[in-house]
Amino acid sequence: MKKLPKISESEWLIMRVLWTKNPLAANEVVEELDGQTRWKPKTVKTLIDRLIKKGAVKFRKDGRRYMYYPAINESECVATETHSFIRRVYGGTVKPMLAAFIEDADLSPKEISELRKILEQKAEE
Amino acid sequence: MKKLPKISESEWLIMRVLWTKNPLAANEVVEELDGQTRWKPKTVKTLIDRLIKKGAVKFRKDGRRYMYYPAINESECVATETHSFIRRVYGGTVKPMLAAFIEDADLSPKEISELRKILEQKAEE
DNA sequence: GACGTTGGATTACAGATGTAATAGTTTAAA
DNA sequence: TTTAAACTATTACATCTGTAATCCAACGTC
Repeated sequence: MKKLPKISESEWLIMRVLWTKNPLAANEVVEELDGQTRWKPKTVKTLIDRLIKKGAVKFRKDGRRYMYYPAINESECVATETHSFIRRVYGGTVKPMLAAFIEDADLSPKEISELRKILEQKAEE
Repeated sequence: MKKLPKISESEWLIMRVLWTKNPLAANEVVEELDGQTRWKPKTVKTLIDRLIKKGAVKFRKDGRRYMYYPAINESECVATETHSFIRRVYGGTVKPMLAAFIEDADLSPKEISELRKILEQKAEE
């Protein structure tokens, strides 16, 4: 399993766009972000460039423009980030946090039963 | 409700020490961190100083040395950081997040059954 | 009283981040 | 064909972060 680059807060927005839909040209990424941020197109381009340098995004040419797509796996990134977050903020003691979230989150019945299934699975291990 | 300063990854370690036990002298913070990091005492001091500048930590004099203690509330910080994390990494969709947390957390059988109970409760509402 | 020790204050310094602007190059339009 | 539009490449620049080191003053020690 290869090492994942560290994605900054702003860069996460770009990655989530590209994970959802790709490949995209730079200006399409800008459009997808419309409403979410007030970044100028140049800012978005800078962020994409940095992600390329980090190896998180790749591109191929389509005529005069570049089409960008993710080079790293979403679930792996999410898992890594989640792990680091838990350690940092909760110091590893997760249960009280989970309890609070379950209480707090606005879960649909379907989601609840899915989560129960996950816990049952865990219980059997 | 006042605005919380942004706490960096390294600074979180300091805050968690001070939330657990305070007030502490700088060298006591260093001792508490023993094993968790390989920071030199000067590094710890720098981090404490920055937290003071950010308004996250205060101190009072005790003879020649300073005793440090948190100036911001732990639960508020944790809640803020958690929300920002969820937005950033999961884009606000809570269920996959909870699933990942459950996967990631090293839950004891007892904790698992407690969480299941909470979910059952939820399911009945 | 000189001297090392302990603790705070100041300074260091490179790399990451947020947030672009400017310069240069194709391309499409007039 | 000159020109404007659309892209990419390069450069900017203040902060924040990680990780300390050096300088200075008070204290306790010989």
